[in-house]
Amino acid sequence: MNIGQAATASGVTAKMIRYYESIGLIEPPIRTQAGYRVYTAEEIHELRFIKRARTLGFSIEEARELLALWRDKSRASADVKTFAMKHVRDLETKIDELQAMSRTLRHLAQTCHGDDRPECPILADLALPDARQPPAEKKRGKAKTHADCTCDEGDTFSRRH
Amino acid sequence: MNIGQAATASGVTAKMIRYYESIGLIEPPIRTQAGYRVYTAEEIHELRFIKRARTLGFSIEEARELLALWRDKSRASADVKTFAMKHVRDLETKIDELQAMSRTLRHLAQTCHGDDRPECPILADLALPDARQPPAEKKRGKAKTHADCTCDEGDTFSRRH
DNA sequence: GCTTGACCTTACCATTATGGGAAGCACCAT
DNA sequence: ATGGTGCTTCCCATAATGGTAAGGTCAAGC
Repeated sequence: MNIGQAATASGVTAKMIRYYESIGLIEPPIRTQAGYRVYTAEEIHELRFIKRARTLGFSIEEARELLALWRDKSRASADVKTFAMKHVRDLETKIDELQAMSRTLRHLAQTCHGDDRPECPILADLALPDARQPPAEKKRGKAKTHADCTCDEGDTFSRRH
Repeated sequence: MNIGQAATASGVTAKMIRYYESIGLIEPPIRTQAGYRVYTAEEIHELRFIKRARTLGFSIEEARELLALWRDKSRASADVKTFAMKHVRDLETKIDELQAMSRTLRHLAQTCHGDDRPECPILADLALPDARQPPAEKKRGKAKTHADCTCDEGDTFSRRH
């Protein structure tokens, strides 16, 4: 079983198999005299495990931990479950974020005529002076230190509400 | 308005502002004699536009197109709407993927006792021989070309369904 | 034996968007 | 003059993957 066949058998590309080896996710397999990597059924199984974990959205580092749990025959299933549920929460956080984006855009698009006139609430929203999104507070005093500034600054910046 | 202030005013870090300039997303601002970048209110506005687009999940390249539409006073709102809805579909595709992952993991976790015993359906699933996920078809014949292969290959590979 | 094509090897580069740091100059207040 | 903060550029790193190039290998056909 050399790498190309390991790839089709596991669903992990040859490129990625070598990569996983390079980062120590999998052990270096034995080699033929010519230097070809040779994989055992066991190793293919491991690759498939990794593939499945990736498909479920686990990062490579998370896959590494899952592999460790898998190999540890004395693990407690509670540990696996905790780990999995943590990931579920991560996924759902991400889902919520994406849904918020989608919802906002959908609303905006709904109010957009979508004809050949230029007026567009979508662009209008994007161009809002400040949609009070991020609570990005910085520790800075008056912030008025620039010297030979040539810019025209009206009250533009006090407008950030 | 030099870069630090432009950053706080727009919500885009100074690092990113320079980056956006380097990739031509924004025009290079004028400079003081000393080489300091100086931003106009207009440019801050533009940065805020970009920031908002990014917050809504548009990629930088998409933000570039939105900026172009914004600047083009003769755009048709239909174009903007189409663009936005395309993005909404992208978002929802992503959401669906994440939800599929979440659902699967949740189901698995549900059947996991989560005690101190090692038996765990989550790991068992990950270790499944082949969960017939990807339709990864490759154009290859018998695929049995290796020479001095030392691996034990039972029927392991014919097992992939 | 020699050629050919498919396969393997390593090494390097690119991607996306962002952060971090170093070295050095600029500005401003004391 | 000195110090602190901010600016400059340049380089590196991240996560996971794909691509390419240059070269060795293997099996098969002539």
